Amino acid sequence: MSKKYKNLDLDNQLCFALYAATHSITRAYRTRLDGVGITYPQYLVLLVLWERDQQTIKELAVRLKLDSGTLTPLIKRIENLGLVTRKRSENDERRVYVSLTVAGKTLEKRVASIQKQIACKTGLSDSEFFDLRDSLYKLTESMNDNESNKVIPA
Amino acid sequence: MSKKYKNLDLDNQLCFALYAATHSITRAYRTRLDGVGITYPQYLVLLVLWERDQQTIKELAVRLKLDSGTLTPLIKRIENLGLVTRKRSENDERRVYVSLTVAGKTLEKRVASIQKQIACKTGLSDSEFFDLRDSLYKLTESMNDNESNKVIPA
DNA sequence: CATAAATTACTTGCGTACAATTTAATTGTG
DNA sequence: CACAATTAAATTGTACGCAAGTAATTTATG
Repeated sequence: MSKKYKNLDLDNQLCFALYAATHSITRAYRTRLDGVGITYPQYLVLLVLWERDQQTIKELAVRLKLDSGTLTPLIKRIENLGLVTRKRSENDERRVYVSLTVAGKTLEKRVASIQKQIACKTGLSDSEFFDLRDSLYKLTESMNDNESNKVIPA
Repeated sequence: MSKKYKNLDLDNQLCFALYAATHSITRAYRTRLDGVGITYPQYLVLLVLWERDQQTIKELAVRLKLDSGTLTPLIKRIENLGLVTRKRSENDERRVYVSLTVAGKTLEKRVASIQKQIACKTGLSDSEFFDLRDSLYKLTESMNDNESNKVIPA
């Protein structure tokens, strides 16, 4: 809380810019993923599973910053598509593990070309790309840090 | 289409970063706007109207890159809250003009402090702030340009 | 060991977001 | 002028995204 008071118009510009950029990326993916039969959020869930298979709803929720109210029905949809299976943990029956099926694993290769298209279309130089990513992460961190305003003194 | 082939993981990182940043901003606004009784998308519509009052659904849709399927019900909600009025154009009865009520205009001052809070919480330096905004705009433009792939030769 | 507290997933309800369709009004063309 | 094409809103149906609440299981505490 020092000299960080920005012009309100500028702040609005940032909100709009974020809003617009997210929509443009989502839209680009949506039109291309349509042929594969999945949505962008479903793609993100699969992305997380392609990184590491067999994760609980909770783990997916933390990674994607979504709650179970969003994930449970979403995952049931990709289960119905035959891309993942759901299975309750035997150690802890509260947990539900989500695993890729063969079809789910196979899909990774099919979407690689889509990812490549999008990456190309960003039109950003490498340095812009990295700076943008880092600024976005920094922004997210600041917003989340400040969100829980419980300053716990040591 | 030159040397713009990025590592897929990095592209994913950008998607995630965008996704996360948008959610963090939206969440920050949501918790604060809750006291005012409006949602973040409703706030964005009001923002556009505070810039210039009395716009058609179409104009709002273009500015916010949303379609009437989203805006029509949203605007009916802020109409029910008494913040705007809807009135069909007399020149062209296809158009519906949305105008701020006194309550709608008054709200601008009430949310100014919220905007100030968010602006502060971004935690970005001025240069990071500007670079981020510009990169986001550039990204959006590239995505939208490429979206309509109809290259019309002169 | 029994019970309270915490954790995990599920469910419900509301509000976006968008594709696709419909309706009504306006503009363009022969 | 008539009729096709276009435009603007509204409607319908599907899928998020999240708050709030529920149910079942596990962990913590007295």
